[in-house]
Amino acid sequence: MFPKRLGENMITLKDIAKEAGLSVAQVSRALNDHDDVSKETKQKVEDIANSLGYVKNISAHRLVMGVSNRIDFVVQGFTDEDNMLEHNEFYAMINGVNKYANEKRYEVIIYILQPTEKSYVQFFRERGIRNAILYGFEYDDPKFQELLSITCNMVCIDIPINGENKGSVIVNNTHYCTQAVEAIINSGKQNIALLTGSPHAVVSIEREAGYRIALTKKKLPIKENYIVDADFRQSVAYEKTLYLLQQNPEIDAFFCISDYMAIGCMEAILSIGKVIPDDIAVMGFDDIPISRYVTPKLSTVKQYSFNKGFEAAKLLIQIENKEQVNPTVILNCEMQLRDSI
Amino acid sequence: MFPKRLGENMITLKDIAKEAGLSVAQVSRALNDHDDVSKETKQKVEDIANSLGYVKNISAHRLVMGVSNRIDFVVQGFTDEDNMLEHNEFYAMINGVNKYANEKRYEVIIYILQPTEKSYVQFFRERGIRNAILYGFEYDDPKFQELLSITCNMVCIDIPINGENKGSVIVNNTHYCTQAVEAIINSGKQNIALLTGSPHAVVSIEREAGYRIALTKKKLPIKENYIVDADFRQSVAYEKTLYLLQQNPEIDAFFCISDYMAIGCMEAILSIGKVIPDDIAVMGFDDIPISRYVTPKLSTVKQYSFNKGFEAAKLLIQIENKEQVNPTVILNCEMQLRDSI
DNA sequence: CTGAAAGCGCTTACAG
DNA sequence: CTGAAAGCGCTTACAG
Repeated sequence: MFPKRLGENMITLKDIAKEAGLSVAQVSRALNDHDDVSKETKQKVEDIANSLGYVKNISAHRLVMGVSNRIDFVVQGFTDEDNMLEHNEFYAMINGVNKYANEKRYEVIIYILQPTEKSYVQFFRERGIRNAILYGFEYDDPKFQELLSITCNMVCIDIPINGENKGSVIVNNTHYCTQAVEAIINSGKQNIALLTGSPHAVVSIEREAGYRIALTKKKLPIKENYIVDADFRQSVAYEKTLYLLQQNPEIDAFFCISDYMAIGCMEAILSIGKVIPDDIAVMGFDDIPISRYVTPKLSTVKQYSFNKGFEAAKLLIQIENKEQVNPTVILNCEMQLRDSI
Repeated sequence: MFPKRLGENMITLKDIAKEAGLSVAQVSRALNDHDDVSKETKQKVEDIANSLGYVKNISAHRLVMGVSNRIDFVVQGFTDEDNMLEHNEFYAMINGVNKYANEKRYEVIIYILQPTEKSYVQFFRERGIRNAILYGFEYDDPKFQELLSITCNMVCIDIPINGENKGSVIVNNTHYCTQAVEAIINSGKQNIALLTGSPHAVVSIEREAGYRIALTKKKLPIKENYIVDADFRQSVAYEKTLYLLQQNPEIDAFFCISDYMAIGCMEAILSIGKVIPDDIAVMGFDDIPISRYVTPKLSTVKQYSFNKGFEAAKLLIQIENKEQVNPTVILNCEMQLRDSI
């Protein structure tokens, strides 16, 4: 009557019960270490379970317990070989999520969503996703916006979202970029160009705002032609830097909102025989491992990805449990001053 | 009578059935797009499901279908900030696992095991793990050995294992290291030292064997004092390189079985004023992103981590389905000759 | 300390 | 095209 079974010879409580001469109920209680089971029974049941190679059917367990105990970590796929940033962030973040999940006995399911997926909502429905951490999405993607309209518990990393059962873990990008640009100015530079990422990324907007605030605070003019998109890519940053310096030879510093762009920027500067930081200073953002290996060592702003994951998991479970919490967690960064400014 | 429910107001088939004036059975069929349901019914049911925000209870679905459709990706935790190799490998591997899992409609659960975990077997039992991909373990860890004795389907990455329902995805380390060392010899070097990792790692043993084979093939003597452990660490490699060169000033090349050690080795060589590769050549293994950013650019051997993940997932599901397969998948690498030899 | 029973939410063979 | 029924494997309130 029923379809394929879970392997031919999966061991169930029934098998143990038969072997032990007990009821299924008592075996369940023994295995779950209830107080009202005799020591001898517990031992006997455990021995039989081991000898039979029993593994609990987690689906049945969850069905009856009425819990999912799942955190779905949904990543908008980044397949760009060039861009290893997320790869480094990714492990640290997963590690943070797992740390918290493990404490609470949740399990973490990973989904890497292809941008070609027709509907994220349908993706969620089909997979029974009820507790999601979102990472790597573009805030103006209509499919992402549609997703935010469903009632599923969600915590989004790096993008502020709101609504019922929604939360965000973000970094105060604007604040730390203001700090970074002020540090450049304090080092004696006046004509600071900005290499930003893409208008589809919230971080671009926030970090650019920090740049503008710093200049304003320091009473320096904001020149719109100093502000250029480089799509978060090293190669694009290289070209744009060359172009900017050709058009505006007075530029004496670059603030790049990602380290990869900063590295492309540095390569361009060195390629035309200028000295970093004496002629032109460079500052990045992210603190990718490579930034300590380039010459000169790149000054940048470090993010704590492990914490992002950990806090996202914590917030998500709080939301699931209907706890009263601040739905926006803001994490700290730290400036890393090295040799490039 | 029953404990906490899955949220107060989880929508079930029953709710939809009531709203639609249909039986639960028919709603199930409609939602699963069976042939024998009228178009109108399907549409009506789908509309109601959407308006109610229905999400399938995946545990109930799996229980009745008798499937787990889960791949448990179990990583022995690496928390060493210094060692970013695995972090890069990790994302690529997860991506590969997900690619295959997604095609087969499996989901991927991530577990990051702490070495402090008392029993891996118990960890597996408690979580109902039946289909595991193992990564990052040490083959001589007794808890790992114990784990291999249980009947759970397992595929291990980078460590050959065997037994019923077991498989491995490995790289022919010995072969590619032979190639690498031959390339060093062909570049004109004769006194080649080896920086190996740790005797607890299978890759160390395999890669060292490749070194020995290359020397033997080329009729060069094997000097045991040229072979030194550096624990896969950049800083240790730095020290050991200094020591080796002091003891054996005739050394004109280093083969390092990881890029991180190669980078430490290069730093040591440069620190004493020697020129790479003219005075001393260096070759690594892994092709981490940083290897293209150091000066001179590091020659190394590239591994394809995405493929490791993809093949591991494929093999695991084949094993689960009792297909006749070769339990050992051997993947190719590729030599990357750059400027350091 | 233990067993019989009910029920979690879903799917499908069976019988119309 | 549809409904009633059985059953997946587990857990616990209830009644001894």
